[in-house]
Amino acid sequence: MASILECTNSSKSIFDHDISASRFSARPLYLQARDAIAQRIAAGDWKPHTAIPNEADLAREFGVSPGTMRKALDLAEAERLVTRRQGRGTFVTDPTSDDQVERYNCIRGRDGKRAGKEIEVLSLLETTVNERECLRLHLRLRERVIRIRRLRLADGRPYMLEDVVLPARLYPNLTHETASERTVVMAQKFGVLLGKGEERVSIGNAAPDVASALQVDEGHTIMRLDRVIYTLQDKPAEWRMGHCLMDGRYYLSELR
Amino acid sequence: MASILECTNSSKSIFDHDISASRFSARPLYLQARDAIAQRIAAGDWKPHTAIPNEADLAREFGVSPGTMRKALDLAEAERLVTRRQGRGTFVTDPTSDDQVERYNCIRGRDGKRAGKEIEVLSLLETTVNERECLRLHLRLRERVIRIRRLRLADGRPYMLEDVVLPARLYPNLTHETASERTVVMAQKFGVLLGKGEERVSIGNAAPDVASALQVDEGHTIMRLDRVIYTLQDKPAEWRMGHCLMDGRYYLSELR
DNA sequence: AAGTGGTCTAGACCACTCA
DNA sequence: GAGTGGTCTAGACCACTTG
Repeated sequence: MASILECTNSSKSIFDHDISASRFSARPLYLQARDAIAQRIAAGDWKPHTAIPNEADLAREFGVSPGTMRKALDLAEAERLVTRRQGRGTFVTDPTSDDQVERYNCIRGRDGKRAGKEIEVLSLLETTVNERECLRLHLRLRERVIRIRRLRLADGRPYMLEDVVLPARLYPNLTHETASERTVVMAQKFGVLLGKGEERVSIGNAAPDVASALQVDEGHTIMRLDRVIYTLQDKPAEWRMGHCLMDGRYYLSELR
Repeated sequence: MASILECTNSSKSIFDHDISASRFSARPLYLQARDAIAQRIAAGDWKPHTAIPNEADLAREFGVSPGTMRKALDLAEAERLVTRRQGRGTFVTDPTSDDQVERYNCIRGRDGKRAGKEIEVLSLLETTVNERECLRLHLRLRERVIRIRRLRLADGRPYMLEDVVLPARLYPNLTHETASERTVVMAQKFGVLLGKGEERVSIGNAAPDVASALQVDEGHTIMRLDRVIYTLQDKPAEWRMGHCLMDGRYYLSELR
């Protein structure tokens, strides 16, 4: 019997989706079920904001018990793939919704609110990886990357210069327009599901190009934000080096 | 039948521990069971590194089903109360062990390793809260706090001046010696179970007292680390303001 | 071989939402 | 009242560790 992982089409036959035949596989059923859910969301079979079938139906469709399906859904919710509400249903999380869009943005203004939303693309280039990118993004030599230099603005004023590097494989034919979107929006357009990230925050001084872009003197103290975001499958999906003016702003870190 | 929450003594009677009678309580059984586990660990009934009874025994003792007890243990593990290892058992996590002690310390050296461990207490004072402390620690007016000023050193050199504020109620009769321990060690000595934290990172300049403590010029650029750590019950347990030299160091933030 | 946690089943009833 | 997720039960078998 075919694994659910091979079936991203819209066939309704329960047989195509049944994963109970792979119960002798090494991977636990609840993880396979979670994978199947992720797959459908990534492929766009299930759109953001829409309800997915209820637990019992999904369990029947995938050929697992309700308890196992629940465990898969619990995991999917923890990974922000879905949102569940008692009495209402299970909904596909929209990563571009107001409460999710700033998921990886830790910069806050004096008022505690997140900093500005405007983004201006300065340059966009597809090329071959250099050594640093290779290390940071775990790519092979000669793989292609997309380099984006862009500016973030708050109230019309630039506060952060970003150098974004993306594996070209994940974002084929990226346009200038898409490059001006936030990371989560770009990812969603290409069916990339984002998971954990890691950011290294340090203090630095504005190099000439950074200073002119941010409209400050050369050598101005800035915060350097060196961030890598991984996909749900733990593959690097973005490396961003940010150069941020911190007057009146702070970086908010959640500790667990 | 008595709730488990009232029983922190070492009585072995299963009746004293049974929480099934509170199944009509608003609080779900698995949360009550988790609370009971936390209580015993905080009270020192179960010591770090020791094994606790297996799932089936705990389920019988608490009067719940194995599935419910498992859910409680899953939660306790996510909260770092216990560590479970297949085939071996469930063990009380030692918050002062090497891999846990630096849980809230995000400062890393050039090599990616955590910064130095030495701590030198400069001053220790019990007093009444001021306004800022009141806000940060959610305390009532006139509550008592302990203020600790201390220095962190790496390779014998100071790199961070810390102003730590603790609610005196949680840390009765804190000694100078205990004040030189890390947060997690202090908390463990007083049976305080720590949960989430939140840190605001900004850039600042060393005030005169900070500069002299860190052996740098006044006005030297530093990173300000404004951190609040909460207990597992979401009550503030510590407010720390750190003033940190960042030459060659960075702040590591995990994004989820 | 015995004991542990990890996975999985197949139900039950409750709390909540909405038409 | 019908449908949803949330909680809870009472087992089964498997994978892993240790004596």
